[in-house]
Amino acid sequence: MEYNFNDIERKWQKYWKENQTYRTENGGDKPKYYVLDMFPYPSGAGLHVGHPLGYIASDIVARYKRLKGYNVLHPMGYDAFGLPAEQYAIQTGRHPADTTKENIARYREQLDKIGFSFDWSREVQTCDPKYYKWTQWIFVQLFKSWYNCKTQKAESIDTLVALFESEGFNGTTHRVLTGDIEHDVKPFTAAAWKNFSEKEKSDVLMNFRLAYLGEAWVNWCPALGTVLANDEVKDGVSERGGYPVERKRMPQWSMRITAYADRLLNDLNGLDWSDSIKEAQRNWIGKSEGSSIEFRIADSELRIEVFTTRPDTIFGVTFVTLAPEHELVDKITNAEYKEAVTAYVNVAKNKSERERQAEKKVSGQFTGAYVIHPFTNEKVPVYIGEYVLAGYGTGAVMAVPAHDSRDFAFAKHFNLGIPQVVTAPEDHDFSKESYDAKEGKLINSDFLNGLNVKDAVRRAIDEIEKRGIGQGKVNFRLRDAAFGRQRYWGEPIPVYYKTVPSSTSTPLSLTTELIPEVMDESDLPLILPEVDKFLPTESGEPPLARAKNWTYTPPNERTNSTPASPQDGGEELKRTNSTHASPQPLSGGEGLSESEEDLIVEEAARHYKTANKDGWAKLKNMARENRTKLTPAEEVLWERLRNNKIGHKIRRQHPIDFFIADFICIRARVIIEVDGSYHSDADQLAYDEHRTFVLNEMGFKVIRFTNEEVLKSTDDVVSRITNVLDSEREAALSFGELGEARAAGGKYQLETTTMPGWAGSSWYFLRYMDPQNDKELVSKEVADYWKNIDLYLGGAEHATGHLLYVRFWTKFLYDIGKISVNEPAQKLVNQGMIQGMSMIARVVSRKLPTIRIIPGKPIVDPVGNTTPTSLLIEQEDLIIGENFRQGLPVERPIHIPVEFCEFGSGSYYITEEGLSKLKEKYPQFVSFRFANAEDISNLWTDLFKAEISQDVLSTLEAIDKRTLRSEVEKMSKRWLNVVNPEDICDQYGADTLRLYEMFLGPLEQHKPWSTNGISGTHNFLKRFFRLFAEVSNDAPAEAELKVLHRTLKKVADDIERMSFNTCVSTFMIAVNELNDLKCNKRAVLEPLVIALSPFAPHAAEELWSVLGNKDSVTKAIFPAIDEKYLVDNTVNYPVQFNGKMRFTIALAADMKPADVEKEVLASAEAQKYLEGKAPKKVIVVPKKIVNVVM
RNA sequence: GCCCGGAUGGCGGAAUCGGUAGACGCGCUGGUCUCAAACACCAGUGGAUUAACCUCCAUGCCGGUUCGACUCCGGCUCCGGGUACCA
Repeated sequence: MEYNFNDIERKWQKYWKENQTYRTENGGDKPKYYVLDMFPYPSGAGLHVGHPLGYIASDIVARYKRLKGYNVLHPMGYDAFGLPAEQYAIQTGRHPADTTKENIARYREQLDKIGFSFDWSREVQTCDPKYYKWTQWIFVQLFKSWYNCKTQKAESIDTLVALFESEGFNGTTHRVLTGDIEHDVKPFTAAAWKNFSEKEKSDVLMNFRLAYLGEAWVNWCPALGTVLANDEVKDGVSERGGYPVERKRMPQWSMRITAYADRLLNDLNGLDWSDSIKEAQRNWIGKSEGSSIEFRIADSELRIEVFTTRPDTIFGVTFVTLAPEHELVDKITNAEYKEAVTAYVNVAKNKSERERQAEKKVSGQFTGAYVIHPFTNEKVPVYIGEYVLAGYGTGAVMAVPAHDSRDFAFAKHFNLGIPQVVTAPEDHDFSKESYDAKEGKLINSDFLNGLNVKDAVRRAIDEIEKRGIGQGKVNFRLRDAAFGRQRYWGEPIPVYYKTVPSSTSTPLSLTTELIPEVMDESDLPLILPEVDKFLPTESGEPPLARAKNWTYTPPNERTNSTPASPQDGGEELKRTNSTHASPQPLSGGEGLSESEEDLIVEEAARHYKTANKDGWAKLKNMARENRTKLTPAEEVLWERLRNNKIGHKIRRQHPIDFFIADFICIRARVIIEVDGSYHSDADQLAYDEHRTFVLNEMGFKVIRFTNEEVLKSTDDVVSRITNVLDSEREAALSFGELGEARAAGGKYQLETTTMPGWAGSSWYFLRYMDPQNDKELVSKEVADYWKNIDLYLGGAEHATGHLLYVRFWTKFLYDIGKISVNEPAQKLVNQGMIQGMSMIARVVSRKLPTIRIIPGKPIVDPVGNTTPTSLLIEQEDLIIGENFRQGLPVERPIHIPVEFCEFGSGSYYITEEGLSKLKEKYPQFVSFRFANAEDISNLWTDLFKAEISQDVLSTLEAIDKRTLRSEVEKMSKRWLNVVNPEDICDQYGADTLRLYEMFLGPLEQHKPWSTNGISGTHNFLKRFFRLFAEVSNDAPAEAELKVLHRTLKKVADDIERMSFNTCVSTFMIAVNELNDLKCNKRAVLEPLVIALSPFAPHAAEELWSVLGNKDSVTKAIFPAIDEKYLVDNTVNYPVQFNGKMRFTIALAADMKPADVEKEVLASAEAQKYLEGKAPKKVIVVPKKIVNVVM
């Protein structure tokens, strides 16, 4: 049998789609199994070969579990908000909604080609208002909640208010968690609380809310008017544009994840996650117990509070170091040091946190100030140093150089004392390094002398508390999560700022004060507004500040004349000539209006030139004629659907684009086709497929029934149609309609920052359970059925980000009773990253004497100014080749897109032709060319200030300029090293891709992508098909059954332990062996097809039907394994002498160890190695090995 | 810097609990088929030594535990990921 993968794959993908093979119901008798892939972000680069690795693995598990009788939930969707789309929007002016929609369509197309068993009816997109309504809803709940440390759970803020009203707040009974730099809320009485102004109450409660407006350190770039990620800062300037960046404290919406620190830490123990991930989370949470200690500043009332995990070493303190941003720096610095301190602060301020931590060079600056040691009363100098981070602990450390390596380096550098206070091993040299271990006895430490470290810590805290200079404290490295972004493309934060008359008149707010409030739940979602540019405003406010009428009136303050919504009224910005995330609904009236017709024609014309006004008129006439001659089936159906009988307006024989739909509900955008028998014809099938594709593109859903179905089970057909229409009615709501549905607008300013990328992905696993629910984020009943994820698959790069946030939100939703699980995923597996091979050219840039203008695409600078149609080239970039080893001036490595590079005779290179193609696609490379003799001679002259000799020149010229260096890196658009899986599908088929990606190696391991060896998996499929040439119904031989059952056993075991590469090997071995046995028995092949179906579903479906099965192989049952074929009655014992394998000997499996020893020693082979001597000892491990010790 | 991983033939990898290191696939070599090529099929393939058998060496490096170590322990080297606003 020949293996025509193209035909087979197309055929079965279509079959699955039409039969909704992978649709999953909530509930039923089967046990549930929820297998989820981490949310993909639909990047513009499309899916690369790394993405499917995890999806294939999870798909195999999903399919396998189905065969094992589980009800499997295996959904997919998109984490669609994010920076890249916004960046692209800034550069091109295209709306992120449009590009995101395109990217999603592209992803879907790519995903469909690989044959995944996702239930697409459950797809979610985080940028869809119907989805982010609930993200915002969760935010509102977080805002309205506080964390009660006594009950260890989130409670309504009302219970806290009640507490304040009855007993006030004494400052210590509740641990106040503020995150970032901790500060305490001052105690107040119940009476005082009642007298607080509204603003004061709001401020106090802000210290307790789980979503709160606080302050946080950020990388602020004034020129770009935005906050940058550490990633986007290089050497103190923005990566994009090279503008200065500084650390700045800014008001920020934050999430009090620190409240959950203990639970996030403790609950890790019950999870079936890899130890490394759990360890990473533990380290990230970074719970450390220690003490706060106050140091009084000499000749001042000011105090520095430090946090230390080693209060026992207090007598070893020789200096105190503050973070350069510390608020006291200005106040305590002596006039003498002002200049130096300011200079140092400015340098440190311009570095990102990561750069500062990675800095190996010790740096710091004395402030001229001293603190008084609380126990010895000695003066201790105060320094600032960039190794102290403002965001951790209190932003100040007491330095004990003898027992902390960073303090030690600092003390060495500044020549400060290093007194030892803990005993160390004798050979420890305190002039070379500190002794950091928490072992030893305290010395030189007054009342702590003689105690071991552990006891000394306790004793020191006691003493510190007794003297009132500090207290025992638990510190977490975990910081509260910044939740506001100065960006456009994210969920709007549903907060408005209520204005109230000022209670105290301060110079800044003379008449009014702002109180942040959350919107009423009934007004959600707050739709992302249209803006004219996706950039900050001129005054540096986030992009949403550009939205017209970005205001809100809460329900209780509304009057009838209040405008309905921010998107309402004459000021509304309407997006034209672009497609919305959800399609615009057409009006439901009889016949189409002129403008609706225009819309359809216009939409169709974008795809197909055949659609025009004339064609439309003809089509309408044809359709009208058709209505008079309906087929019997159509007639029957029409009687059931007409006149709004099923609650939806249906038309029959209605023209859409250049097709005529049998039945259509325009409002829900659903087309119902009733197919005659000729629809099984191949040409007709192809036409139908094309037609469905076009209609899908236009936003219509197409459902099909055969004449037979309609006539025989009309009730069933009608109810299926009704179901589809009911669910699509919701989906057809557009941006605008949702905006109207929410009565709002007017009185108060809305928040202008948006939520971060992780917001939508922190709860999506719940939405998949109940994706259409418009009453709540998930119904309790459904959530209780699916509980949590049984297998969660994703990259290890999410170890501390996403996985902590999703655990946090899950715990919160559990606390407020929305769900009954405490953790999102019971089992987690991290797939390794498929890395890309980056191509790097060595380039020397030279300024051109005159500016060259090259026609090309417009360029946009980082602040959004466009230079139209041409590129101004001020410099030339000469590619000098990897082998040109002379150090050259201003040489830099440049990434070249991998698709233009070639491999040959041991190295990667780019040809002239490749380079010119590259320039066409990527205008940033227009200034690149290969260096020639003249260039080399010029470079030489520049570098050595001497003429190049003819000999050297010809040597250098002979070197291949085209050679590139390769480097293994994360596959990413940024490194231009992305490989597309579709190319593989076209060449070898999806099943080969699936097998190959699994065959590459263990799932968890990182590996660079290479197609070497893909032919092996492809050949395997071909060989497998060949076994089915003539299938016989004869009873199989024992040997054949042995092959079968061993294969089944190994494959089942290996799937369970997620070892898919060995599964593929096992199948290969099976095929090789069956080939040798010339086996063509159905009884062997049929079970094998089932076992292979999770891996190569298209091929398996095809062979399954070839074997005469009518239903899909996905409905089969995984074959039972017969143990009797797994046992061997002889064992081939390897015999070792002194641990070295010498020979093997075949013995009965049930032979006793003593007999095995006897047999082995008696063997002729053994005599040779024994050389007549008696062995010292013989170790026999039954059924494993024999080791003779001489 | 800190945290988490990884390293086995020419290449991807196997060895699941400390028990025959190199399964399976690629590549390469030789052969069969063919006018020839492709496909397919058969055989070989870690290194050194050897005519062959034998023997020795080999799982990044150094050391340890053990009858026996790719696997466990201690110390390094190099590579990858994360490092809080990339997702």
